[in-house]
Amino acid sequence: MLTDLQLFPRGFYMSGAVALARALLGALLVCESEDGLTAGRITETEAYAGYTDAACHSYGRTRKRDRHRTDIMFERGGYAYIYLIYGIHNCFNVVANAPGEAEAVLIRALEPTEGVDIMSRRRGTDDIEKLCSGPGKLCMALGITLADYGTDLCSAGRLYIARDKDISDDSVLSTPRINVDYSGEAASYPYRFVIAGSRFLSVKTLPYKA
DNA sequence: TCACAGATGGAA
DNA sequence: TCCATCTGTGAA
Repeated sequence: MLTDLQLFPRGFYMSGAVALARALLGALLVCESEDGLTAGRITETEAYAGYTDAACHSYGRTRKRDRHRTDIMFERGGYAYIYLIYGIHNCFNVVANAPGEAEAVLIRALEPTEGVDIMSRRRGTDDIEKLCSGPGKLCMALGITLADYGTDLCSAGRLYIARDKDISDDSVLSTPRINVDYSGEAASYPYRFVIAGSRFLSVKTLPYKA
């Protein structure tokens, strides 16, 4: 584990997904794999606000169903919800709120801080701005896979989140979420949060970079 | 049982 | 613009 790292207590993750998505900006996502330690500062998040949010994977579900991919979302906040998208890429989420709310925060981009050489090897590029500039990319860079599903991020194991940098409100920009056009009215909710002006945002964010 | 769209990324 | 390639979902 990195020295002087402070993990967030359970209570931090027990707020609603929208508040948590904002609060996670600037925090450090760390993965300690066999190849070495990789970490990055969270620059872009999206809130998925539970079973009433038409864009959320738990939409319309009122309870957990065994062996379903969203099962972990029905636990209390602070666990890792990871899913495979398009049959190819992994996406990393943090479960939010109280048990049964089924909310989560998708981590969409990181500013690489540790293990850049390892990330470059895994990603096949030396361009530091592109190592973690998307939800699938950051999972590949950090070595996060479905095997990490359900990890408790409140304890320092292989995968965890640590307090790092506080981001002031005037450095935070919110926009609609990416690629949720199918969700009707929910597609326009301002549930995406980015560190304004960061060079380390997802490609879809480029128009907001300035 | 089956068709199909999806919280993406990389190549053409 | 297209494709890789897997899973949940809803229709048949």
